[in-house]
Amino acid sequence: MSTPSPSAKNRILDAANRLFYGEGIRAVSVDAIATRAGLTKKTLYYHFKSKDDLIEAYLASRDQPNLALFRKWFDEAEGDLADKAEAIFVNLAQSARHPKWKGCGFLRTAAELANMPGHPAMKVGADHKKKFEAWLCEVFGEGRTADPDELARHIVLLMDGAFSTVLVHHDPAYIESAGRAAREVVTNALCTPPKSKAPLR
Amino acid sequence: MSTPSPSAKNRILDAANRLFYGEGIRAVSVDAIATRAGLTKKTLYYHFKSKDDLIEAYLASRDQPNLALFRKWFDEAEGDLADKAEAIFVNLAQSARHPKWKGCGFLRTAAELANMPGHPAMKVGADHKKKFEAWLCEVFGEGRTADPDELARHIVLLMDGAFSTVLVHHDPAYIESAGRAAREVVTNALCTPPKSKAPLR
DNA sequence: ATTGGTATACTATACAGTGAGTATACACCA
DNA sequence: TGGTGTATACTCACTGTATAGTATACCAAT
Repeated sequence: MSTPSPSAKNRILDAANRLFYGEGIRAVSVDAIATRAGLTKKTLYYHFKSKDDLIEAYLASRDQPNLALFRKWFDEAEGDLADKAEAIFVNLAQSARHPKWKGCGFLRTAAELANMPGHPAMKVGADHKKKFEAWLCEVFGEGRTADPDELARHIVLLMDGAFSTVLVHHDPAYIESAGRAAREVVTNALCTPPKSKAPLR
Repeated sequence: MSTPSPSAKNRILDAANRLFYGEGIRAVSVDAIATRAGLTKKTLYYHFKSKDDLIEAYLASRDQPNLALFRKWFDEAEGDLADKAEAIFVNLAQSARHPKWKGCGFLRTAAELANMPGHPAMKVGADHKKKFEAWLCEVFGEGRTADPDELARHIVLLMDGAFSTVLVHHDPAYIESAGRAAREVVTNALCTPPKSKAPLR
């Protein structure tokens, strides 16, 4: 075993996830995370060189699981692209009903660290969102949609809007509304090949 | 004169606006605001009973000016409802290019205080967003759109999505993309009266 | 016997909020 | 007119606690 106990670093990351996500970045002290992980602050600082480093690791640990979840929701849905896109929102609305749900950790961290644009965690967050957008782009490109890049952005915007709005109103109905909007823009993109792409303007 | 100097409470609110919006709620100390306002912390506590009280006052001071700005952008735009809706986003994208722009103060505060759902500032933020939605509802109701309530929500979602996404990527092009999506959903709502409202499902 | 991982105990600073007091100004009464 | 009481608006110096991060040392296993 390279790791003597089954844990330590993992326990720290676990505690960081729970506390940073649940309470916010600046609201949570390093002491609190160490205590929650059942070890001392010095041990934490052995594994992570600073609080900023830990914040970055916290976000990085959410990247792949989050993307995988969205893909799963999309893949398991029946129907055409519009149905599958809407399914992501329907599932998200369901998640949002869990009492511990507090929106998107990436967006909330970006909001909290908006005054530190160079913070390493900000890059992790931006990369995560770009990956999600790129994946959407890909699936819309494979289907025969009018402008996959633009469509992917519209879905991303609706998604982030859903996260933010529900954080304000605590009403998952907004996510379902976003889902219907997503269905609508995807359907438009699927149906418009007959028409020329750009409106008159 | 009831107020001996032309300021004090206003200077505090002004400093709070600059610092809370620019740096974040929990990143800014009461000392920092007092110093920025050019008075002592005790004076600040004479006018506001706590930091939480000041946070609430900060958000409340942004409510009407923000709404007025959106209305102005909408009213001054030429064209039909879709043009006017898109105009809000175009103007917002322009604002977002200012170096001091840090997204929506209401959303960022909601993200930061997500662990305190009962915080008085959260209510101020929620009310603000509801007022914006209600106003959209009204203007879409006057035009002959298919489902004004749902349409208003879609615009709100795109707007909050635009705020959040640009906070992550620092690229106002996302706001313009949101504007095109807004134009699209408004246009759909204007054109769909021929069709029955609900899709097959 | 040295390395990886952990702990106790500490430093220095920053934080929200307070105790006690001061200067000004106005209101009411003699 | 002058004196007294009271509210407003403000300051200096402070308290107790929490914060990020560290110095030093211990211990188990290679």
